[in-house]
Amino acid sequence: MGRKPGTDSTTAHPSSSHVTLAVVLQVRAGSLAALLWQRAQDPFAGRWALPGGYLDPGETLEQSSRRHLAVKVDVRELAHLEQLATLSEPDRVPGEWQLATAYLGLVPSDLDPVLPADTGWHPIDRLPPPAFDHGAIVLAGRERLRGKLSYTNVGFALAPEEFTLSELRDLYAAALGHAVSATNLQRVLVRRDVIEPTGSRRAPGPVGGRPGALYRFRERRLAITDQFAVLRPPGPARAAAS
Amino acid sequence: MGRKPGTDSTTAHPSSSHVTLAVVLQVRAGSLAALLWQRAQDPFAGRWALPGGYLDPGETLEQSSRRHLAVKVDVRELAHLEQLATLSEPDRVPGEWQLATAYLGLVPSDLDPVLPADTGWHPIDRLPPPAFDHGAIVLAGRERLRGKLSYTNVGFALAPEEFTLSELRDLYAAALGHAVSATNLQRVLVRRDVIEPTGSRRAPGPVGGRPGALYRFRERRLAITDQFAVLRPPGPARAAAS
DNA sequence: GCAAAAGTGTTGTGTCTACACCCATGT
DNA sequence: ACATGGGTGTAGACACAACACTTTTGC
Repeated sequence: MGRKPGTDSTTAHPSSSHVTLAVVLQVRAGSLAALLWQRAQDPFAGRWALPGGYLDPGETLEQSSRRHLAVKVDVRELAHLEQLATLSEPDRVPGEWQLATAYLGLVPSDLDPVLPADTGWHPIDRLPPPAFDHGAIVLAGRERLRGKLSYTNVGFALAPEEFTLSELRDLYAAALGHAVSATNLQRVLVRRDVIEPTGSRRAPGPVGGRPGALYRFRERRLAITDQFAVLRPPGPARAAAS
Repeated sequence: MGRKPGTDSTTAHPSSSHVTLAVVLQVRAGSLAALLWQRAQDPFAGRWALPGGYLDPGETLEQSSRRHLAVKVDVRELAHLEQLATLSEPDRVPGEWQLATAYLGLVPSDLDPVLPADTGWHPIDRLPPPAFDHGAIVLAGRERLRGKLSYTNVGFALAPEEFTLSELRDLYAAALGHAVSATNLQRVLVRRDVIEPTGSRRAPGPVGGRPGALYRFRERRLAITDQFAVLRPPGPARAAAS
């Protein structure tokens, strides 16, 4: 049967249990970082695991993921949450046949949720030793984010409400893992109507330099912005938004 | 507990059960068609469902999907199978809390597997009344296919080993749902090294016309061919395949 | 005035669509 | 010869990268 919360884990194994796991990503100090907690007990004592836990009867997978996450991160701080995949290899967890549905969650860079002592952010290209197959899941989350940054507006989930273009460039650069030009990023995102200027400017800093104009994302829900590059329908079917 | 094969389905429901479902698509007679079987019993007696069934202990989700599919379609006829999503809404199946992991399977257009009497192909834009939430799952499968046709080589899974360009154009047109130009399709796929000429030509038909050159897909495993359109890394980092 | 950061103008390139034109086959 | 389909050549439209140049701030 599905594992009931509170059941002693030393009982004979049911046919399967099901957990949800979340790859929560945020750009911190110029690097893409993942939220991990350090296991105190075997298996994999001392190694780092994704936040998550058992699925409760009657809840959806997304609710389960949000519920387990609420222990680590205030749920309202998650700007986006989407399902990644469900893993089912019989040996992915020792001693138990455990299905895991992984989610990708994104936290805007201006938030800093309070975390329990055993939990922390880790730059994604210097992960500490992972528990189970969680290392691979984190990488799958990064790939998903990279892809969606290119053809959707997911950027909104990494950015604060308002930002300058250089700040946004740094977020994209950290998430994509390569240099990004603020000049070209602006033109791409404005042409696609993904971002718009707010009209105000950031207060000038102490180091000099022209203060940057502030922008915001037009939509803060996921939308596809590159309606597919290739193999478009024929004809003069290009409608322009006003 | 996970439902064991042969268990009477009238026993009390466990906390959850888990099934796999497959959206199997093939281009038939110029239309994209999905494989469905007609339910004999309630719930949803007479309505059409996706092939699939309960997950057995110790098998992976993909193995489960292939196993259930083997009843309907010879597994070797599936050119591609990938996971779509896992559904968990508590009310998606009446009287039972059932998780379902959906897969997308593709069958090349030159195959015609033998099917059980209750099973058949249905053009995807004129589906018969679906059981459960299977209508939405089929549409999700089509969306996935459309997207991947644009930036991967999935076309191989819809096409026979060898084909002319007009045949391939018809497959793409059926799957994408809009007209496709054979001229441009050829140039896109050849430039990206997705297809190559075999050297031979199709035997001339009875209606006249120049016989078409035969092509094949270079790879018959999924590969990303449009390494992302936008937000590429900077610099002269364009390597060309030989 | 000078350094630093932001923003704009402009040019070049690659990739795709559209369409005209040529080629090969059957009747 | 002519109809029917296959294939190539070429021109135009975008969208993007790169980079020079201008603007606005602090010192």
